[in-house]
Amino acid sequence: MSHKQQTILIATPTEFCFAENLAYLAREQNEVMYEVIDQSIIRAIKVNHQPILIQLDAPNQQEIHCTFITHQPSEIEQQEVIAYVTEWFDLERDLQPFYTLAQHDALLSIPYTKFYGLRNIGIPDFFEALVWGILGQQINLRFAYTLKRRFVEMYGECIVYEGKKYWLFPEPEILANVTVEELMLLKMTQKKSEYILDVAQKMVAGDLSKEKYLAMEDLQAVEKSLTAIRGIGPWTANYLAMRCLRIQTAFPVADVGLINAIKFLKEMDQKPTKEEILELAQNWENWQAYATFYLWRVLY
DNA sequence: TGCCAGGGTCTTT
DNA sequence: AAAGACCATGGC
Repeated sequence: MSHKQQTILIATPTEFCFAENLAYLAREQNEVMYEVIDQSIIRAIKVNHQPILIQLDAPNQQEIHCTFITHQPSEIEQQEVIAYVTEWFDLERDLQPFYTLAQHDALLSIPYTKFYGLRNIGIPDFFEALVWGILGQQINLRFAYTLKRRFVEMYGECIVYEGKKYWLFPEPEILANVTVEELMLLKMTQKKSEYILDVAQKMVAGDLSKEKYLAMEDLQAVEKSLTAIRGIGPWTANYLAMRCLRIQTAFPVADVGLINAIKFLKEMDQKPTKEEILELAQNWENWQAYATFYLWRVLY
């Protein structure tokens, strides 16, 4: 690139700490969708159907600086990137009410202090969220990241920059032509391979889309519709609602991470039951998704 | 080293 | 409706 790289500013809300979000993104070495380098995040995204590379940092901690590494964006493309980053970091949400309840909550007061300014970092891409959700079922998170890496490196495209590869998540169209046997070579179970391919085919057919679910009445409707799909149970439906659809009442009650975080914070000898968790969650009305995200962060 | 992992489906009582 | 078997690989 001979031209000067262009940087735009993205406004951030009051309850925001760039370093805290960076720490979350840096917590997994094996993450394939972005790199955390020198207090910045570099990732590829698709803008106007074209892969570009962006770098996010916050030199003055006031707003996010977004640098276009490989591409001089048009005005419209800049707006698209701002919209993407805003959604990714959930920048439009006012966390004041959540923090008001979290401050005095038996479980949330510690993570509130520890992770102040952390946003529920989302998975804007619906197919990515679906695959990640299915992939992560019942296996340890480290292995899930390994499977995601294999999946993305096998079926995705990438931009190479300074010797590193920056990946875009594979499109469902690509997976629609893949066989169960091929997916199983990545060491996914046969069931998961089937689920992922089914979901890809449904998306290609137009039966399954983010827009469809964003337009739905409430969490209950989303949950009912999603769990009708083979491979998606209550946990995955709520995970998707929380990380992709941004439904704030989404709550994967039976989540092992949530259970273990509560057990740890309350110094319990045994895992809390579903009833105990629902009891605790009564104080999290309308903020179950953020409560879950902050509790996860306690352990990982 | 054996238990368990950011569950879900299918079968059996 | 509720409980149990099974998936199946790898982290720790």
